[in-house]
Amino acid sequence: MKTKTWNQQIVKRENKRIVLNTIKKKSPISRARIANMTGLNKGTVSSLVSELIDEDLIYESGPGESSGGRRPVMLLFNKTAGYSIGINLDVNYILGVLTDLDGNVILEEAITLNETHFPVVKEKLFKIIELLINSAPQSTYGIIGVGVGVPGIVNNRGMLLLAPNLNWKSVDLIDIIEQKFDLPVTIENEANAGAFGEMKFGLGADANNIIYVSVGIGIGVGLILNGGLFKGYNGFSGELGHMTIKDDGEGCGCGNVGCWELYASEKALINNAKKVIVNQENNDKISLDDLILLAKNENKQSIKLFEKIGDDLGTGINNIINIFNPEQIIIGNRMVFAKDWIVESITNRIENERIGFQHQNLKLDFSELNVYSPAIGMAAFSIERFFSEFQSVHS
Amino acid sequence: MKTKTWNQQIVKRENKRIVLNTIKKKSPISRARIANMTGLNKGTVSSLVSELIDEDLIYESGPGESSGGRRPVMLLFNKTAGYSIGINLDVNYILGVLTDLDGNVILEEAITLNETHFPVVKEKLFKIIELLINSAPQSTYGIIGVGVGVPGIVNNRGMLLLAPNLNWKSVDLIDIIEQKFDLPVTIENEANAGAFGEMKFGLGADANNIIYVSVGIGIGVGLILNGGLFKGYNGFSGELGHMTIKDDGEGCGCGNVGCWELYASEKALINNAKKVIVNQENNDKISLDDLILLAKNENKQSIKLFEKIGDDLGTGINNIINIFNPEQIIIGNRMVFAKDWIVESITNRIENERIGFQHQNLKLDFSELNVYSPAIGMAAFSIERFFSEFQSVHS
DNA sequence: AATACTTTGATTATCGAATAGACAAACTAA
DNA sequence: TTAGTTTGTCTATTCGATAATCAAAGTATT
Repeated sequence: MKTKTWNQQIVKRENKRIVLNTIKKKSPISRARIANMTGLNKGTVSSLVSELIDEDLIYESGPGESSGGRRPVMLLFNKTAGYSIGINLDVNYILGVLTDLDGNVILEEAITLNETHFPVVKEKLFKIIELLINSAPQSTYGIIGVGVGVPGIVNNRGMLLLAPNLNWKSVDLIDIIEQKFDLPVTIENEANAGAFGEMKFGLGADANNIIYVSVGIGIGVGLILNGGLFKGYNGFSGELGHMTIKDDGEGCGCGNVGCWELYASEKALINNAKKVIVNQENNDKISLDDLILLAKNENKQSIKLFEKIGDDLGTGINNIINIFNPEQIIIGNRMVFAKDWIVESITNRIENERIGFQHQNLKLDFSELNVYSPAIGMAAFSIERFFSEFQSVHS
Repeated sequence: MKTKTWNQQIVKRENKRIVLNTIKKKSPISRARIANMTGLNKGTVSSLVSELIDEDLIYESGPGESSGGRRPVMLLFNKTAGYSIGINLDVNYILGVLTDLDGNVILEEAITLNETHFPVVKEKLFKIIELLINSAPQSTYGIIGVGVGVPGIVNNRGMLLLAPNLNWKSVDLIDIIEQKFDLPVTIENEANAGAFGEMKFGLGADANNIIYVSVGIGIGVGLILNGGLFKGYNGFSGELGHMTIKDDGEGCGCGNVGCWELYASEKALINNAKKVIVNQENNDKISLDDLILLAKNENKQSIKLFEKIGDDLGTGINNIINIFNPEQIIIGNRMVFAKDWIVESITNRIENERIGFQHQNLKLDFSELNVYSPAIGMAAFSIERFFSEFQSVHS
């Protein structure tokens, strides 16, 4: 049992968080306005603000416009009080970003991967982290954490259990990175990272129920439910790529049949393409980029291939709508580049569905953070942790 | 914005809730033990307990066993301080229960429905509610609320938007019942009600992530995520009956194709049966009960029909596992009666799936509350509301 | 320029709730 | 008998939010 009990310290911590969040969102803002918006007493706000200033998390920026009385002192969030490192470890490349506490990318570094052998990848990963650490500006709190998004199954304790496309199994990345750099480390599934990134610093900023669909080689899904990442009992939720949508379909490596990602992923697109397109020089080296180039030149075959993918994506998205009744669906990862040729067949498929009044206010978007969303999301996890642990420490 | 701020009253209210819940779960229990278990100060517990006694929510039951010192005064939850009414309004019948504050069924009433014309059903519903109200024992707080579970789509504000099998549309049941009885009314989808009932007073008592699959004429699903009912943006979540599992399958009334409930519901079973079983007198009046009777007599055809349903149920359950990574899946509603003939084909289908380490600790259960789970769940909603609103009122 | 009114932010007195610790009552064990 | 333990109440203290007051710094009106 041992339920968390409540006391005045918690009240203070939570009110302080409210004040800080208000400043983050509505900056620049005065003490008086914070009191008005939150309902907190002016005195309470004053005292909490003065603590936040002492902690260097906010600062006064000088007087603002008067609204018929004494001019207010405007407060700003000090987004450079620390920096966060977020990394997207993908199959073909590693992308690392350094962000401020507001999720702005200060610096980015990328390395391509030619092989996925663990020791090799590890060295490249270390190199990127080191580079980012060394390039970070001086700040009060320094590097507050490192987050790495991985294309695989991660359990609740951050252990990477299986990454089929990297050919890795049971890797304790947290321990390995913490040993080397002595910083708080977060490991998450790439789709969860993307979802979190979109919620915190992307298109999902004002929605509470967001389904982020990462369409790359495979399909992974990150679930933001009631304003938080939903990870399931062991951390394995969101494997919608292995949702059966064709129960008499072909077998999948996962043991199921007719999995969604067999029909609607980048891999599916390329497989389809190989069967159809013959007037290509290296038929077996055809890529998503090639097909996009063809589509841009109005190649009918290519456009048709994309429309088929869009249609199959629509089938799964329909399921998502019926399952979650989300406020927003965000499609991310590399398939976003093909938006122009898939968006119509997706919406056509969705509009067939009549059960719900859902569509009246469903937002369907394509990621704008783009391939950055997982890296930014991983940086966001550390930022989140920094602020929630911070409050507990500073009395 | 207007975030809820924190203050001492909230601290007290929450600590009081902790004390009450501890007594509910661990009763009989002494003040000292509550302080030990929760971490609250002895004095705090004493004062909160004395308020709870004044409010008649708990009572002292006399001295308990000494453990080497002064004998403790044991405290008990006063489950008869009020009563709750929960009703399952189904297509063929209405089932109403009267429960105490601990979810125990004190009384039940059922009426069969021959037609679903709204005025007729309304009168029968009123009659059941009236009967239950009048039969309730005298108590401090009386009837604390009425909840009605309905086979249809209910929005966030409790409006029944669509009930295809009743042929109803846009019915404001809350208003209608509140007008008549002047009691707090809750309306919920039947699957959500069942899920809630199982969590509060059924098999799901100690799990936090439960997927309740109601297999009746159609299939509805109630989602308990992170310890609470997940309803989606508008309240329409859990329509997994209309999840496509066969994208080249037949059309469904919902506008989609190949919906799960076309293959794995009671309706599907009966449709299949009609095609196969011919040595029956009234072939077009065959029912689930008939088929169960046949299966009990080891009728091969019937058993095979159930195994097929189990297999198709397994396909959808596999999807559920991949989507949610739940701690527990509970199958409810009438198909539970066929457990013996479907359980094996379900588990066979599930075990094919190898992606997850999920199954290591997934509990797959058949409801024991049975057809009572939605009614009990509806009663549970009122109980929940009673306790959370109560605290705010009593200073 | 003088006056009245407003807005801002700090300060002070008060209140409410949790906590630590003291205490008496009621028990067990030796 | 005596010593130690457990229980539950009571008191003094602490902490944080609030209401109310106030001075400073502005605007609007005449």
